[in-house]
Amino acid sequence: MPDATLWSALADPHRRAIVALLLQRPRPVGEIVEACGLSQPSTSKHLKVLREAGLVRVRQDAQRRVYALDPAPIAELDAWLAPYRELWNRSLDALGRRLDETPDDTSHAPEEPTTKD
Amino acid sequence: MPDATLWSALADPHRRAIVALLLQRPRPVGEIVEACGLSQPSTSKHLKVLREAGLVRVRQDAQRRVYALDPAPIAELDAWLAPYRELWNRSLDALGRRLDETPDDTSHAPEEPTTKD
DNA sequence: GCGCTTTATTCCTTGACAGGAATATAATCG
DNA sequence: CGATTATATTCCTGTCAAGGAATAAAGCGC
Repeated sequence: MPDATLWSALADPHRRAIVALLLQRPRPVGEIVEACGLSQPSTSKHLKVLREAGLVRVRQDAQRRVYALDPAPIAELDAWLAPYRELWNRSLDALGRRLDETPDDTSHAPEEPTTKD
Repeated sequence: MPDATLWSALADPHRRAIVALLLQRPRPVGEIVEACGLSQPSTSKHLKVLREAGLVRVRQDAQRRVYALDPAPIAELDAWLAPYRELWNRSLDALGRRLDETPDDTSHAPEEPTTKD
């Protein structure tokens, strides 16, 4: 189960936006400030929360600090989600069987092999 | 991308506990109260938040209200997670490749130690 | 209807968190 | 060292959410 700090870190929309930005590529703080439209102090505070949640790492590049996503907590979230995903797959399967109305059916197999556990 | 209410609903540890309880089986409010050790009003308020986030449904059974998980928002979370999971898989894969380098090459070339100052 | 049980809601207080402004720290360069 | 850039931290304030106590509402049995 993920740490509480992980959930509360991701509960904030601005922080999720930062995380989405860092998914594209690592970025220095200035870029994040500009992209999010937040003030620099506020951004730094959000980055601190993300750091303490283990979601991002910092690399120093001259005076700049380049933030990058750390994939580990994502795995934690994924592990937390796993039992619920089973429930979801079950219900999807049942719904699909009952309604049979999916025209662009995505081949709902009983086992979902997309994640290499 | 999941709705903000979904994230804030799951940000609370008590609500995650309730969700975990409901993963096992649907339960009436009284059971949740006892299992979580919260007061009845507090539990009802948490259930309301979960309801508004779409995470649970209610079924009426005499005077009791039986709450059950709704799997749909889980799918939303999973969809949100997907791009990050790719990142995570990539990093796992990179690590695996590094560890899986065919070690039968006894004269493995080390990193060039000269270019660094 | 009346009581009884179960759950929801309101009122209130408290604590946590976000944001802005100003300031401090760190690193680079001359 | 002093100036400059880039980022972090502190202080303050407003907002929002959680928890408890009391109360309301809804459904059931008589």
